[in-house]
Amino acid sequence: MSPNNNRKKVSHKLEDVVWRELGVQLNKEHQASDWGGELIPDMLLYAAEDSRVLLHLLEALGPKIQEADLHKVADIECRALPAITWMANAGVPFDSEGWRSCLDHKEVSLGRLRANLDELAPDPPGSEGWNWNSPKQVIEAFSLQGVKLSDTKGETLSRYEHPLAKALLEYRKTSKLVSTYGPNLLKFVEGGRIYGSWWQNGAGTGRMASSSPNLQNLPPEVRRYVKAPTGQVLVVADYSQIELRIAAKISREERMLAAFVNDEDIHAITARSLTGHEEVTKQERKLAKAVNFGLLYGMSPGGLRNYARASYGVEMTREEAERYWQHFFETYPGLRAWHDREYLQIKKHGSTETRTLTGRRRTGVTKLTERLNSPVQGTGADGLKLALALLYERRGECPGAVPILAVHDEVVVECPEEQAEEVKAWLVKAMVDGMDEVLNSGLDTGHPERVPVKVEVEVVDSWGER
DNA sequence: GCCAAGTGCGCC
DNA sequence: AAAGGGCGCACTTGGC
Repeated sequence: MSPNNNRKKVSHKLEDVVWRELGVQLNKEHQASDWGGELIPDMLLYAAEDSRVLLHLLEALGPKIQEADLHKVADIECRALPAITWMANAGVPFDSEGWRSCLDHKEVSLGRLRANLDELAPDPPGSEGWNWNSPKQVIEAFSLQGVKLSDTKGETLSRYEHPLAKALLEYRKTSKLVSTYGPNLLKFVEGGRIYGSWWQNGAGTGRMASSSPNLQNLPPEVRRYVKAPTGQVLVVADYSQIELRIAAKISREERMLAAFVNDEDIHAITARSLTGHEEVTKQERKLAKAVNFGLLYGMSPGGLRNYARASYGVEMTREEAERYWQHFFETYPGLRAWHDREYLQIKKHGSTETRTLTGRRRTGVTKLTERLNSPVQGTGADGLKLALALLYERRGECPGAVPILAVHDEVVVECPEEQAEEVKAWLVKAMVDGMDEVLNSGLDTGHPERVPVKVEVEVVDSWGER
């Protein structure tokens, strides 16, 4: 189970909830039994009791859900459950042979990369050779080459021109692919498909999580081998800049809202605002994108400076970083006011609770940065889950189509080739409807500004195609 | 041999 | 006033 500060305090295991709410001790005798074989009467009784108790739980929890104003999110979760089960049971089509043969090359090259490292940093006398996976030994090896490292993170190493630093970065890249996505991933393939575990409430914010294997963090090189079988295609759809849209909505930032209403490129706007240039380069836009996300969630001028250097090789002085920071919040004064309001909620009112637009609650939030992020990330999860629910509820419109992946702002559906066009429309509509309901259904209440939802979609044979 | 913490890195 | 957030996995280290 993943660390998660909502789950740490209160157990959500069925028997614990039943004990807490109903004071009844569930029989756990057959929990570890073999449910794949013959079911003896005692096991059937056990299963029946597990189901029967749910009705009593509903009676106990229903009023509490209403009282805590959690009925909207409870409804979304209940509707999303069959959709997520549907997705989990479908599995992900995977070309093991293709990836296996690519992996063979990676493994050979990994050996060369390791040998190269050993050559660049000869062993100290009496040593058995460096373990390049050990940060401690890496620091020592660099030290012998006259380079003093504070840590061995990629962003630190990338600042050095030293050949050893470059060699280690290359080694790391291949090593990560082989160790995390190599044989360890292939273990999960059954009959040409990968079946992972999906955790409907895997994150404290309300996002889902995925494990064994984690299907939400496959790199592009592996996604290439997520391939539709012959006669099938993948319909891939993602929300465009969804977190920024949600933040604009929650903060009521007028300039940002207007930009979305006019379908402008928000990152280019920030880039122009930061640089003062009318024409911005690709690199400037990329930096602006990072600035948007960083500053949105409370990054400091110092943090901005470090980030720009580490991730984009952009150098700025403390003063320049401070000016960028100031300029950003002058450009988006609504964001500054939002940050100030949330800061006051913590300091003046001692609030440690956040809510998404549907009322999803997170407790135990003490840091400002978490307080800013949780409602935004969580609202995105609300909308995506409602979209998944709609797919399930409207499955009759597109028989043969099934969602196979959901990655925070993206949904992948597998379907017969000849249905691709209908499925595209069906998927986009569910995603827009779901998110729009979350963002724009309460226009007459606290959030009068409508923010458009944009979904981009394409039909591909392989997930990795771009 | 197991376990927890720390480090690093893949994705959004 | 001081400041990005959310995950899961592999591997090392240090203690038992």
